Amino acid sequence: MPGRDAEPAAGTVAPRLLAWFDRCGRHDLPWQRPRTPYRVWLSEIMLQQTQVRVVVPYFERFVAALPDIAALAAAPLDTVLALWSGLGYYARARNLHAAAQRCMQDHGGELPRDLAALTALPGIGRSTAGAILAQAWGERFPILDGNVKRVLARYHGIAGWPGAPAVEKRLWALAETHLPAQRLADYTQAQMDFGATLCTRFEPACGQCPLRDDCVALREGRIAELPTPKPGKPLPERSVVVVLARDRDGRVLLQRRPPVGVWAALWSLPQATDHALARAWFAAHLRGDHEAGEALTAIDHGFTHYRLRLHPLQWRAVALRARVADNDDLRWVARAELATLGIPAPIRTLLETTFPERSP
DNA sequence: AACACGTGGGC
DNA sequence: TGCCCAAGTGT
Repeated sequence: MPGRDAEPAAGTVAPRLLAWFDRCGRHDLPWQRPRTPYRVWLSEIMLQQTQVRVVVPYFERFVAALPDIAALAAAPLDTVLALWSGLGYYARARNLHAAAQRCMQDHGGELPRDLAALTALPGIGRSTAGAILAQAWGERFPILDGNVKRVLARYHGIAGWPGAPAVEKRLWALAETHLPAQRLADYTQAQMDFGATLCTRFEPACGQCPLRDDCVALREGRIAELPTPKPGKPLPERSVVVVLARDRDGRVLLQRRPPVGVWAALWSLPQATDHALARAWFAAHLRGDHEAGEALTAIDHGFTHYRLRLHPLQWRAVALRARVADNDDLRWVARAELATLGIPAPIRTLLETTFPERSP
């Protein structure tokens, strides 16, 4: 087994990462000043499957609007979704909101300082719980995010996609092994900074790496191959027609999405599977010439698991039929209101680029 | 175990 | 362009 006999004493990794962190780590991220449990929690949820650069403005806006657990728990879900709008994976926002309410109810308005209680909250898994315990309270728990997986896969020369359960189990064990006795908050941040800025996916800075002397991947020339990529699969393609209806004031008609599935509970355009059904929907809900819909340029949007082509069909100066006017899932929205709603990113882009100039 | 769940960026 | 993936979790 290559590299096995060359594996270093586990205890030397953390001191090297901490020394590197003191010199080169990030010490002024918004959730580090002040580093409260709530801010650590919020940042960890926002950072799931995304990057610091993207999250920072969302984080600032979110904590300004909802500065603590009580405020989050008391806020309407729509407010939370609006603050999350554009970040993606909206279940995170819904789970965050539900978890805050659970904290108010079951944990005296605080985040529980306990692994089992934390992972019992919606949206908090093992890695996020570890990150919260370590960063908020200095407790000795490992994390295993994409950064740590990449670093460990390279350092120990571990092949196999890190998302595979068997590989992941081994990586968790190694993450445990490297845990220092002190400075857990810094160590946790150090691992993430190290992976995000030095041991990067492309062109890692091995020349400046504190682990280069005993990195298996570097020694064996496998840096570019590790970690092993996820086995690829062809993505299905879907296509929908979206109804872009304006009233006489230039407001647009939005519809709330169902509570499950993609873009759950967000405000989007009414949609149909083809033009004929879109016109039929129009005829059933709106007054106006349903044949007059104007097809706009299609929009391609990629998800992790499928590709979506949106075909906007636009009408102007139409009105709702009386019997659907009170439908809670349907509302006219002026341009100025868009910022207050949770709206899928490609829909928001479409609305912002097609909204009439004269609209307030 | 495998899949659902967003979005923007890098190559 | 198309594909991979970045501070994962829930089902």
